Amino acid sequence: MPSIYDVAREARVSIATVSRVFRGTAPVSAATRERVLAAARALGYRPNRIARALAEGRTRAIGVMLPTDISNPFYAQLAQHVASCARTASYDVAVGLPPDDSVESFLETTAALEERQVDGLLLCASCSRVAAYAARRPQGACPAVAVGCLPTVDVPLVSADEEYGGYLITNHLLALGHRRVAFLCAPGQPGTAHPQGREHGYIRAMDARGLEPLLWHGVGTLESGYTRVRDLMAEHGDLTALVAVNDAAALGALRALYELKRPVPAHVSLTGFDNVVQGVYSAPALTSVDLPVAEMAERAVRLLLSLVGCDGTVPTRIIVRPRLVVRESTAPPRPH
Amino acid sequence: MPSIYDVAREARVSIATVSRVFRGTAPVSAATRERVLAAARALGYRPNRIARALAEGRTRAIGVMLPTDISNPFYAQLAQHVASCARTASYDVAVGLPPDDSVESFLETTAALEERQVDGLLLCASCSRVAAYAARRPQGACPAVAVGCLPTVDVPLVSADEEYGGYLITNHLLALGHRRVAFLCAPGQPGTAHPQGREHGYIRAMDARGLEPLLWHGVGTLESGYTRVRDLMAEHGDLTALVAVNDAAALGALRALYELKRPVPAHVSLTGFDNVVQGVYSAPALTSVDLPVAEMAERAVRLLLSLVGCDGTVPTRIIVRPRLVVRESTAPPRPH
DNA sequence: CTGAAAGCGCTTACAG
DNA sequence: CTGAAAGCGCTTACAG
Repeated sequence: MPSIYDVAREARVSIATVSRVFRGTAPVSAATRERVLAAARALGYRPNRIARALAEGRTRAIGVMLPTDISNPFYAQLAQHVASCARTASYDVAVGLPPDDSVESFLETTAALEERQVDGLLLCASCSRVAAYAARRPQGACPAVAVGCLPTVDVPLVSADEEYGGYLITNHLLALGHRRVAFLCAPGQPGTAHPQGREHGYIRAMDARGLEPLLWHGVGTLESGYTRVRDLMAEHGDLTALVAVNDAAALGALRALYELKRPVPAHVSLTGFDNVVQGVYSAPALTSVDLPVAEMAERAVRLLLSLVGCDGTVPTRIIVRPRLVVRESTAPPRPH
Repeated sequence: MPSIYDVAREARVSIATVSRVFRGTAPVSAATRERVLAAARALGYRPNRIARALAEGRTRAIGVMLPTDISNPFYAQLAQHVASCARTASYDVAVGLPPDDSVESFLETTAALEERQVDGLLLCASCSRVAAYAARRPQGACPAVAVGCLPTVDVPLVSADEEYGGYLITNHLLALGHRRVAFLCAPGQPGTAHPQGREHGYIRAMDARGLEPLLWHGVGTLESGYTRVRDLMAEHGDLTALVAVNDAAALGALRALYELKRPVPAHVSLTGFDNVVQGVYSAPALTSVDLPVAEMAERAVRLLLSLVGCDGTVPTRIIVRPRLVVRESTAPPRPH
């Protein structure tokens, strides 16, 4: 690989001039500019970004922590939008993919990103992970913004109003006439001290009508939705509606109800959360809650880049509103 | 952020010694080692990997190009396994996420990874992208290994025998008694000069029984599976089985057949490809072809790392065998 | 507009 | 086992 010295020799200029041409900012005469570019082309020169980063004291890259399982379409879309927003701002993105689900792996992967001197960090992760990160964050670390987690951590963040989403979709079921409605949880949700999760919206909607909430544990995956709903229906066969914590769990629940011969929505209504594309093509299509992923990605990148450089890290909190999407999986309860 | 100089001053040793301690290879006396570590801990020092990379002439990171839509569980799993294999070998992974689907974005993103001086590149991409990369690859570029594409490119690669998979699953349908079987394609597949894709396995199986192949265009997504199968059944209502190019398309097709009141598998048999988890929980669960993703990831990382450093880039080709997974979406054709 | 020098934070020989 | 010097490939003031 040719270096800046090779180009300088070939074009008969100093390395400072070659540098000026490739940075594009400092003034260079048209003639030398041409000469340098020609030399670079002939040699196949490409600036070494790592050397540039060392000299400049910044990398022009932001780190993006993603969950281990990136097949979750919410995070997949988030990553995609983040990548394009960053590119628009002339930043590279360095993706961090924890090798497994443990908090330690998460922290190690963020550390690896920081050792590579990213200018900022976007944390697409659960609030427990973000909290663990915040707790061990060394002073002088690059700015970080959490995206998509509950706003329970003292870190700049952009999140959706999950509680409101949970309220919206539960209320949709209650308005249809359902009274025996269970909530299928994801881990860490019930019992958290901060009433901002999806399940708290469910609880608020139930409480408002004087109904008894029923929280049923799960982990928010296809498999968990399937096995947990089999158990749930065995114990509470009189339920007429299920609010799943996300679309994956709802899709697993859909399969369980199919096997149990409890047609959706004729016998049981079912809702998801996240408005994932798989829920559009399931049979029946899922009623869900849409999170404005593109907007969240864009605002997160903007916020992070505004924090880069300026130390005044005011803990900004941006909360966006989710939206109910009614499809085929919900209907009035059948008369008994 | 403290630098190696700060630690050296604090521990009253030379920077060379601090460097030795943190590299862990060169001999250092236990006493100075302790002193250096204590100083580093006190200051919160973390080695600057970017400076190290510049000095060493290598980054100890491999770049991994992923498709724009990483929600495809095949690539998601691949990425996950690659990340853990790389970490086991003490390599970081730098993920490249093209901001959109164009070949230009793909090439720009690989270039960005190369400018950041990754030691090797894993290309999880279609063979047309890999071919475009190979065509413009400068001499002296880091070694690259393609994974998961058709073995039609002159690049070291690890791929599945897709033709065999297509043959396997088509033959499964033919053995059940089906005779009017269509193949739902993904772009770039029909008409390629290299008969190694899934659709060629289908063609071979059909030919072997003297049956007329029917290739139907599509793009291999949920949406395309849905809309294209509506069109297909309108024109060829007598089909008794459909071979989809992948599980996503099959899931879209499943929804279309549901709307058309053509129950699967009672009226029409349907197969997927990739053995994605969504196909396990669909109703009916999909008969599919399983690709050994973990093995592919591991062999790809191994191959790439063996290529790093040694210039003898022999175009190695590793082809792994897929496996038929029979579930609920296939059955004998109903008697007419 | 252009060049010579110093420096970014490390590692690599080379001495001792 | 340890240190002083040079160098990795760039950029940043400083002169001219």
